[in-house]
Amino acid sequence: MTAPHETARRPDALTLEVVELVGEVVARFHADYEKAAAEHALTGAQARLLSLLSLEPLPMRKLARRLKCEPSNVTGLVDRLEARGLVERRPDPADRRVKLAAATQEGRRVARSLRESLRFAREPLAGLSEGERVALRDALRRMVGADG
Amino acid sequence: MTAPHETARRPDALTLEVVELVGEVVARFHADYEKAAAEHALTGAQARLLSLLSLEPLPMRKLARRLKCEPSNVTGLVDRLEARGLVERRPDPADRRVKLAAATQEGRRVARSLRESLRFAREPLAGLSEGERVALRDALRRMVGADG
DNA sequence: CAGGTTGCTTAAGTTACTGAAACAACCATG
DNA sequence: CATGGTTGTTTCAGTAACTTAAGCAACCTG
Repeated sequence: MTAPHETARRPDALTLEVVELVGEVVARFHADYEKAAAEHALTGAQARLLSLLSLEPLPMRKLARRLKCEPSNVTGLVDRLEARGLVERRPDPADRRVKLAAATQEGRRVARSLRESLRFAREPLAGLSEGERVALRDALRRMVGADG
Repeated sequence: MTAPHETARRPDALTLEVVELVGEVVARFHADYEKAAAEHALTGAQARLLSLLSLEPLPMRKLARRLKCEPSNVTGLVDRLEARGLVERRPDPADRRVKLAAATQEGRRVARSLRESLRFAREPLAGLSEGERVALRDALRRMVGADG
């Protein structure tokens, strides 16, 4: 470490390059996700929702929190997936206000297939040695841990 | 390196964690970008377009290519920014079909301010040592170089 | 100059999103 | 146990981002 808060003020060339690269990875990851979703005739938002539901049924409200959007938005998303038979609404036996959104069997099948075709983040990683992957993991850990 | 294509088939725990972390960084970066844009009363798409134009004026068609969307979409984006005085349309002296979208002075000012408030990718990087940043850079380089 | 191509816009339609208002069911508290 | 506030979901109205198809003007080429 050379000068503690220097990078926050006027970033050096190294930091700038890393920022650039992170931006590139973000763009690539995003495009890849949308493409994989589109191959399954899903939008990105629908794919994210379906992925969540493929693990466990969730109340609308909790879905909204996970997706970081308003509950009224989730209504529409679930509507569209339900119309295609990928998701269904069930009553919550414990609370009659609540509706549990759950992936149907077909929904889980699509989610699995989607997960498998989402290979961007994994494929380029295969080119890294174990040591490099460990270093990358540590750096990323500290990045996401930094301003949580 | 232990087993060459192993990770592509059934990823080990390390790879899975890195994938997870990359996803986290992507989500964080995205949210941060949208937030910074919103602070300037811009949507993400508007912010991206304005950033491009803050460097140089561009024909609508080229703008569409850069943003990876249809030209008809760019029309609307530029319309909204133009209505707010951040962008203007100029004729291209060389080709009367072409309209050059250019950031106004106010538009450049907003773009600069936006750039400065976009600190996610930089701030957490400050917590990394130079050695870590170099390792991160190298890993990212190989990731983006891998499947260009 | 006729005819195809290129650049932009308009029009129509979908999805994703938000905020406000409505409604039912839950859960106090007096 | 009634009253009233809170919570979960939906509906509605409105905006932005996007796509495709169609239209129009200017370009270019034979």
